Amino acid sequence: MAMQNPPHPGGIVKRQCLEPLGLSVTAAAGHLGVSRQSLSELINERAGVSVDMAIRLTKAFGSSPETWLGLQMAYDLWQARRRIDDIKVERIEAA
Amino acid sequence: MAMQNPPHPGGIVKRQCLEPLGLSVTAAAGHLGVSRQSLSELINERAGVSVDMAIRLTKAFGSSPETWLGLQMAYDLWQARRRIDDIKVERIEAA
DNA sequence: GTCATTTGACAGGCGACACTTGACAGACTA
DNA sequence: TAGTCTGTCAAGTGTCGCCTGTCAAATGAC
Repeated sequence: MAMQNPPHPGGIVKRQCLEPLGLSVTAAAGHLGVSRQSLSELINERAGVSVDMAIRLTKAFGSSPETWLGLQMAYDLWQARRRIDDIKVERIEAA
Repeated sequence: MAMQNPPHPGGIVKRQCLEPLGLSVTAAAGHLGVSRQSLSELINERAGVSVDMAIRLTKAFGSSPETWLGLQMAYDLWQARRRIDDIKVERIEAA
């Protein structure tokens, strides 16, 4: 059962992490040890969750790096399905 | 139960896909629609599995993009754990 | 109304990485 | 010997995460 339309992890960070704690982007970025721009881009879905960022998010807000990266993977894969038919590869069967 | 030492996906492609079918790197690369160098780098663990490559591998050898990317994620995360203590982030608790 | 904070956005630049074509040397084989 | 396969190097492209600096707009406090 694949998700219908996986959300971008940035929105989750915003709604599930920053807003409940009343954290500003500036404050959270400082806490995470990244630039304000970097976190802003993630939150506004203009950047993805990197391995580094996944670790920072886990240390600050909990969950696990696997979960954060899994969200990103699901999102990326969903986007890729738009152009999946452009990739022409035939199945290789055992001779 | 995390894996002790996740293998690089490249080795899996080599041992589980190419060798059982007697496929050369050159032949497999042509089939996957990528350059010989590109597949060679993956197999020799000098490149990772991209979203694009995961789709190609799935179309050619089966499994799923999630599985291929999951292998890559596990590997990347394992590598990152070496420097995980260099990332200084404190837990943010609810006020 | 004014000032400080916050925010999204843009420019310029850096390093990493996946991928390409072209080329070369070593190894293996018909 | 000739052809194939392979790993690898060079050089170039495009994408992307991240940085600093800057700017204008919005928000809130005084």
